[in-house]
Formats: sequence, C-alpha cells, structure tokens
Amino acid sequence: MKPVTLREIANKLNISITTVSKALKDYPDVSPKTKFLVKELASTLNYKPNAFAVNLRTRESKTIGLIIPVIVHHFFSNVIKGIVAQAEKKGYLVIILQSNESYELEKKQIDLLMNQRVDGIIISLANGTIEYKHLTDVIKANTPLVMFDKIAKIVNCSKVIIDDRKAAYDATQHLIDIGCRRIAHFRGSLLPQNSIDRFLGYRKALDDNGIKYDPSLVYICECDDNSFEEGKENARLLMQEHNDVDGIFINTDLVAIGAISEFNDAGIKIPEDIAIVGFSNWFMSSIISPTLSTIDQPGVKMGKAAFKQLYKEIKLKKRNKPVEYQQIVLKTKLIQRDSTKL
Amino acid sequence: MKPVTLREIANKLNISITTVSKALKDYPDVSPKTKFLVKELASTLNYKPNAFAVNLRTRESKTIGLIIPVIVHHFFSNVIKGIVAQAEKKGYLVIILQSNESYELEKKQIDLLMNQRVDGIIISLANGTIEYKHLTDVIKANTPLVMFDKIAKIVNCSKVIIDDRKAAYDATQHLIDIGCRRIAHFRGSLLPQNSIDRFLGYRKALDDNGIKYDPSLVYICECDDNSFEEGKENARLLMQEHNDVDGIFINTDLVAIGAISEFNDAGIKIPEDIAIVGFSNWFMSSIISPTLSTIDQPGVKMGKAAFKQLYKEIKLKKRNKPVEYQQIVLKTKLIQRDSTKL
DNA sequence: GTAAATATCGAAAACGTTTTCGAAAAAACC
DNA sequence: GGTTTTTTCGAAAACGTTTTCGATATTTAC
Repeated sequence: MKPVTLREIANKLNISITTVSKALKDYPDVSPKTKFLVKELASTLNYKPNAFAVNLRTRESKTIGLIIPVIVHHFFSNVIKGIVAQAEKKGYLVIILQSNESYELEKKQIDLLMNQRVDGIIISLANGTIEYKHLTDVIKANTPLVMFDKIAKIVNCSKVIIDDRKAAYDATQHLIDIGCRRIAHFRGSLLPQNSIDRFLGYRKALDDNGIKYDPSLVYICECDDNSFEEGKENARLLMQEHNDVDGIFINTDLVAIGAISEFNDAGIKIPEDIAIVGFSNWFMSSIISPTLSTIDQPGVKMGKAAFKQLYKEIKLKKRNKPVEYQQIVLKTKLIQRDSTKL
Repeated sequence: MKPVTLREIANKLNISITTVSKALKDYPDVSPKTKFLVKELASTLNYKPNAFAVNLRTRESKTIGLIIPVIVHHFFSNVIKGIVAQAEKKGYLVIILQSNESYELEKKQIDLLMNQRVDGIIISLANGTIEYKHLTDVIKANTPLVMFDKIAKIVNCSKVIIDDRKAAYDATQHLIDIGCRRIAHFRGSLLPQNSIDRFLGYRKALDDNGIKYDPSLVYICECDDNSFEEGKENARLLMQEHNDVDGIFINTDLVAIGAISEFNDAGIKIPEDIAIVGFSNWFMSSIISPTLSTIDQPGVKMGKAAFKQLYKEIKLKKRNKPVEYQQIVLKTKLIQRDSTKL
C-alpha cells in the first residue's frame, strides 16, 4: 500500500540505506554482488524514489512551468504539444497555466511556479502585460526563463520568435503583388510586441511600394482576445467607413475568419472585391470558404525550440557555467489560398 | 539570492523554527505579539515555504496529473481549460501529458505521475488502451482517479461523461426527422467506449423508426486519430460504394468537416444530396460552409466537473473517509445548422 | 611479516518543513 | 502562599533521499 522506501530495501537485505542508495546509482564503492542484490530487490518491490525527497535534497524538480494566454487556440495548443513532447524526452514534466491575457493573473502564476521551485519557465506574455518586474525577478532568482511568441524585447532572456515584421511585410507585399492598392490592416491589441512588429511590416511594405499609409485603415481592438467577433465587428466598420478597400492584412487567422464570415454574409466577394491575408495558419483556414491565405507559424517547432533552449540553460546553470541568451528566429512562409487568388 | 527559510526568520527574531512555523499557520499556542512579528518579517523577506519540504512532510503535492490523447483538439483543449481554471481556484497545479492515443505511452505517463506523487489523476483514455491494470494500480495505491469522455466502464472510479448513446440517438433521429432513410455512420476507432455507445445510439434510432440496419453503411477507421483525412477518405469510399445514402451521422466534427470538404469537391450538395450531423460542436463547425449540425459537448464544463469530483475525493481520502464513486452525466444538445436544413 | 594501497561499507549531516510533547512562565484560583 | 490552570515556547523526531567522510576489511607490495 505505502510506497517502498530505501529503508525497507536496506532492512530486507540487512545493509545500510546508504549502500542501497549508492547501489542504485552505480557508485563505484559498492561491490558488484550487493549492487545486483539491491537492484533485483528494488525492481521486484517496484521501488520508485520519492520525488519530493530527491528534490529537496538535490534542489531539482525536473519540472518546468508554462504560462500561455489561452489554451484553446490552434497555435498555442500546438506550442504546448511541442513543449510537452520535448520535455518528456528529457524526463521533465510541464505545469501549464493560462493567464487569460491578464497581467495580474500572470504575476500570480509566476509566483506559484517559483514557489513550486520549477527548474525553469516558458512564457508567452499576456496582452495586458506592461510591467516586467515579475519576469526580471525570475531571472534574478537564477531560474531560467524563455519567452516565445509574445515577448518583451526589453527583458534580458532567451526568446523564440518568428520575424513578425518580415512575415507581415511578405503578407502585405503579396496583396500588392496581386493588385491591391487600398490595403487595410486589422492589428488586434495595441500592446504586444508582435502586434507592433506586424504593423511595422505592413507599413514598410506600403512605403516600399509607394503606397501612401492611411492611419484610418488600421483597425485596433482593445478587446484583448483576438476573436472571431472582433473580425466580424471590424469588417462591419470597414464596410461602413471605407468601401474602396481592396485588400486586408489581418493579425490573426481567427479574426480573419470572422471577417470572411461577415463579408460572405454581406455579399462581398473574396478575393474579387476584397482580398484577405491572415496570420498563423490555423487549420481552420484551410477549410473555410474561401480558403484563407496566411502566414504559416510553426507552433510545434516553436515549442520544441523553446524547451530545448530552456533545457540548455538549466543544464548550464547546474554546472554553474555562464549562459548566453539566444534569440531564436524561426522561418515563416506565406501560404497562398483562394482568398488571394485573383 | 537563495530563498528565505524558516530558520532565517527564526534566527533574526531570536526564536525557534517551531514558533515561526506555528505563527505563520496561526497555531493557538503562540502569542499575538510574536505572531505579528513573524508575519511581518516573513512578508518583508518575501518568505515562501519550500514546496518539496512541505510535500515531503505532509504527503500532499497540491498537484494533479492530466492525461489526454491529444491537446490540439478543440474539445480537449476546452477540457484542459476547465480543469486548469478550477484547479487554480483550489490552489492546485496541473501537470499535463499527452498520450498520443498510445497505450504504451499512457502507461508510462501514469507511472511518471505516480512517482511525482500527484494528489490525483484525471484521464481520458487512449483509443489503444485495452488493458486497465495501470489504472486499477492507481486506485490500489489509493490515489483518486477520475476518467472523462473516453472511459473504461469496467474500471471502478468516478467518471464524467455525456450520454453518448442518447446524443447519438438524437443526432440520428434528427436525420430521420428531416427525411433521411439511408443513413450511414462514420464511427471512427472501434474500441473506445464512446465510439461504441454512439454506434449503439445510431442503431437504436434506426430500429425505433423501422429502418433496417445495414452494416455496410458503418465506416470504421483503425487509424486511431479521428482526423480530417479520415473524413475525406470515408467520404470517398462512401461515394464509390453507396450512392443511395442520403444522410450521415459522424462520430466527430473534424471527421465530418473532412467529409464535407470531400463532398464539396465532388459536387455533392449538402444537405440536398446528403445531410450530415457531426459530434462535439467544434468552433470550426459553425464557420464551415455549409455550417455543420452537431451535438454540443460541453468541454469546459466537463473539465470543471472532473476536477471538482477529484477534489472531493482528495479531501475525503485525506480525512480517511470512504469515497463513493460518481458517474456524472452532462447534458448535450443538438445544434441544427445548414448541413441538415432541407 | 609488515606497511601501504584498495575495496567495501555505514554513520551522520543535510535539505526545510510539520507536529508532538514536555517544560517553563504567567495567570487564576482558593 | 501554594496549588492548579492557562499561556507560550522550543527540543526533537519525522518525511526519504544524497553525499561526505571515516572506519573496517581486504588485497597488494616489498
């Protein structure tokens, strides 16, 4: 009933706890014979070391924390998948928390994870996060921290991202290439770095093609959730305010899909009347009608890369070696589908 | 740098560790004055108890394990969301593992969680799971276990499910109500209980309406993953083998969406030529064209219910009280959309 | 045969907490 | 004032492991 301990094994073999422990870990100062006996008995008794005791002693929890804004998003659940898979390979468990895009919750969760003495933390910031003290505190406490996707440039730690600016540039250039000249942009929330970068990429593409930037064509949403509804709402506004727009670059696929749905209902033809490019390559985008052109953002790969970097830093820290923070930039690619096939 | 311990607080105040510990936990045998001093110092030093030490002593980890077949599924990520949210309310953390529908992995992961001494486990079985020893072992070890969605009827523990049989009956009856007479069924994998139940519901509805059951209209997929591709493949087969079918009840929305996509490509009209009902109410189903009629399966609610039950059992176990296992059945409802609007 | 080197073991401290139990001090009672 | 009760504290054991270091026992060297 109760889990087996070293003591029990020691008692049954009439040897000390010390020797049992050493035998199991192949210390050189225990004879082959006792090693054999110990290992055999341990396996028949199905001995499993008590993780708490080990952790207390070694100050390693073999556990990492992951904080993401929302779980129910194709991109994020892919990242989770990548992280969990990679972590398991290295014998690490992952504690997942959802910040719900709330700065306050995010702070509390960081606290929780630190109290749990996780070996490292991977995080994608909430849109509402404007201060970074809780993050620098993690670094000060010497706990490895890796940020991905929604990062804070100012915080000094490793990051796994895509080149949002370039991706947005590509998306906008694509719209221009197929003949769009009045191009709107749904940029979502104002704050997060990737929202900013995508906006800048959009603007740069306009500039480089001699198209005048019109601020009234940029739709911001303070709603903090990049939702389907946001897409519908923005599309409605756009139809009222600008009936001359012939292309839109939209921050996130889900929002783009909301817009498509609204345009479909309103009888506006995609791509003939308005061409649309989304962002992230949600699975959904390939089955909506018309199918949505988008930027492929490799979620699983990002998750794996983030864990790998974290793992590296955990190991370095253990050996008291200096770590140098990496900025890992993953490749994206434009996927053309029907929403931009003129 | 190093985390603060009870000892440090004790030293600074010139009192014993015991008293510090008691003061922080409001034991009655410490004076209000020292309580005040201790608490004040603890908060200025930002003292946080070492979770390992606490756990080692109290044999409570305040952590639960969650094993699900796939994270990147709308239904499952909603369940995760429900569990994580509810757990956080009670101060519990969730370790999430993905079995990838593999029995072997599932076994290993149960082992991992047990070694971590989690306080309880919530699981949705892999399709490949045919033996249940790893699960009964959990129960034997006196660790609360709650199964949801994909359960094993034979295992004696609490379960959170929907009435798959009734839901499937409703879906099939709906097809009959709108005039379908040759109704196929894509049942997915053979093994899991809900696949069986949905099939039985389908069959019962046929029986009750005097429609002869034709085994050749039931499409099984051994591919173990309920995918979009499975839907396309089955749709192709169906078109070759049975051009008289006028309705399909499909095990999962994602598969249904694959089928819709294939039918769309083949120029088969939905619902005029074939009406379709899916299962689960993925978000995607409301935006595909035609929109998909389906059974709403409340993921977040299931997650919350599962955690609540687990929590109850953890508390009961702690007080050495007997627990009685619950079978919680959540309500589903049919959502009619365009794929069955004749 | 003695000295030195090696092989094998175990006692004990430590990780940071919680809780039992007894002791000392203070207060209450007669 | 002496006894009892109450308040307040701390020593110590315990949770299960890891690791240091010293103690035997055995082998090797001469």
